[in-house]
Amino acid sequence: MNDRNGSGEESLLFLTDEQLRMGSEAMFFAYRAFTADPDRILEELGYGRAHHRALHFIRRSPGTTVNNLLSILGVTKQSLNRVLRRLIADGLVSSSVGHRDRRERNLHLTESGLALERRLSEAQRKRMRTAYRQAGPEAVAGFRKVLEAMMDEQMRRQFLGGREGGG
Amino acid sequence: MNDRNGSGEESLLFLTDEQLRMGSEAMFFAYRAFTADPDRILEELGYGRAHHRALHFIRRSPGTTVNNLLSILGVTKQSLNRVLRRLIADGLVSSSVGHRDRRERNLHLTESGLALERRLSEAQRKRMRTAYRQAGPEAVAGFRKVLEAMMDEQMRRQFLGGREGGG
DNA sequence: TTGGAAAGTCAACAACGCTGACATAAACTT
DNA sequence: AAGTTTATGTCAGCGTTGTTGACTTTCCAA
Repeated sequence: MNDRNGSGEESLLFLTDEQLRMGSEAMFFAYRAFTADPDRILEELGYGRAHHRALHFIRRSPGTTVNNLLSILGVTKQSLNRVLRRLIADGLVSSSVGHRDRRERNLHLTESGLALERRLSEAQRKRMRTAYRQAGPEAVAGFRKVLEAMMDEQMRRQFLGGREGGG
Repeated sequence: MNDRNGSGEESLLFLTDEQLRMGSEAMFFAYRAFTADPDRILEELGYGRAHHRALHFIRRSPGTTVNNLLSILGVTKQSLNRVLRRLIADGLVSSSVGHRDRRERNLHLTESGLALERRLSEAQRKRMRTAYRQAGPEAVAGFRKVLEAMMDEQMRRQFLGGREGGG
């Protein structure tokens, strides 16, 4: 709340309201920059950010179900369905009936889906790569540490659970 | 592109595509968490994220003009106007004719505008504070460094230009 | 066989981006 | 003084992406 110094980390002066406000603002500007490059590509094709997110998470977990995707993305099925319907119609995503449970649909990227996902994520990675290089390895470790600490427990599990090795 | 090791920072293995993908994903999840708390308050009041942004930047630069706000937020005047109109009608923002240039409007937060902005930003700061404390001062420095490196030059100037002291 | 979960669809709505067109006042230029 | 530019505001309309609610179909499991 206020900067009463004297005790441990509190005295390191990076928890003042003003410092925290700057942190928020940095998040705002950085996130805008972070989405800007893929947004340009998406616009050419008449897609939006939601399409990118779907492509990203289907690539990350091939064969994932709609329900699983819903819980990761945190949107309603109606909202996701609109996006998926279009991606399937456009031949970027394939939806196949589940093996064990035939109510489920397993989602995969098609070749052209993979190609678009690669194009989008490469645009995004290019910016990340430049930023990481500029900031250096220690800064990157700190960056990741703060981002993870910022997530809710549930999100953190989804984030860390998506792959094997950590960061 | 690929992890051909051997030269300088490249060999530190934090620039592989997979590492960069994880960075992107961390940004996605963290940003969702970052906006979640104020979003809940805004929803109660029938406002959206755009209202929060306007309140934030008017508080940051009291007396700012509409044009200045437009260039910071990076939206069209029609879009901003819709938000400002509501905030002014609701008595959260005051708009006064400029002194030097009477075409301009100087924007300020009213008392209730200040109160809401405080409530929103405090909710956001609370999460930042917790994350910062968990991650520690070095991580915070790295976090800020990467976020700044991620911005476009123009954004970085707006970010750093808004106040006196840096980070 | 029946209950309920999973998936999909339709309708309607809201927030918030966008474009284009137009109005007004003030300031600047010629 | 007349014309142009700038700052702002507003109207109309559109698209993406979120929401709720209602409903159907499919199909697993008790």
